[in-house]
Amino acid sequence: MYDAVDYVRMPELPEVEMARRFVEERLIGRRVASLDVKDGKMLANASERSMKNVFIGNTVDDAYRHGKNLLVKIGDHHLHIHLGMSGSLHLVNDRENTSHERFRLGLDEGALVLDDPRRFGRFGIYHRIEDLIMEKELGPDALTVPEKVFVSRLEGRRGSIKPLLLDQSIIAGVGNLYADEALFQERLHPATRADSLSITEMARLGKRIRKVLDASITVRTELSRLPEGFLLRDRREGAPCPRCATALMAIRIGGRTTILCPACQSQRAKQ
DNA sequence: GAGTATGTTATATG
DNA sequence: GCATATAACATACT
Repeated sequence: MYDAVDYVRMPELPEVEMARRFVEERLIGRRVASLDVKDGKMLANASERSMKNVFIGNTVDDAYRHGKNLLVKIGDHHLHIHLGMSGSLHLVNDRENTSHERFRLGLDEGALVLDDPRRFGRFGIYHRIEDLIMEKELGPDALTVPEKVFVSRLEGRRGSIKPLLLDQSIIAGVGNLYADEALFQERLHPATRADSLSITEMARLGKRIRKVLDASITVRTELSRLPEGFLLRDRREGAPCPRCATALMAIRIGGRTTILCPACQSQRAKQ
């Protein structure tokens, strides 16, 4: 059986951080011997030929993450991987394959494989990480953004808070699940307008986002191992609110399913 | 078959 | 520019 990153959920920041640590622990110092693009549709900004030219013969030096983007430094360039909705990384033996193999980086021994059933993932080349951040217009990384910076990026916005948290140009890395968790813990209704929040409330929310992401990383993104009181331990319509036992409800905001506690997260008069 | 899915991007409308 | 809504991408699962 191949050696895999042990998550199965759709990747948000903590899951990508697990993938980054996986690459850091297992691949640094190893030489790239071959490279195969198994699904050309998933090539983001480079050709298979250019990727071979840039990476083969060089050594894996480091692994970085910005939001949900993974960047593996190989020689003078970075292999960029976005896991999309269903991507995962695996270290396999030379003769092993995963069921939905889309990209294979052959090493001196074994290979790094990107497996992705739904094919929403992407891979490509960036010379500098800053190039990716500018091109994709990514905000600061959600795990490390200082509260003051978080507040400044929300100021002046009038939309509902939840879609703003999911907007990668405001802060990078928050997805649908962790947005729900942070808003639940702050007792904020997801439709609360950003301009109805006080500076203090915004700062608290920024801090809460970091704490929630960090808590997930601490339990290796196994959500059932999160501390008591976390919504994500049992996030589904009808489940009891971990704080007041009221049945959780599902609504749609910004086109995304949102789970909240109607008692703890009351709407404000001014919406 | 219908409905759902945790991401991103494009397009349209006001 | 901003906010909102919708579709599209491709596949798996209930």
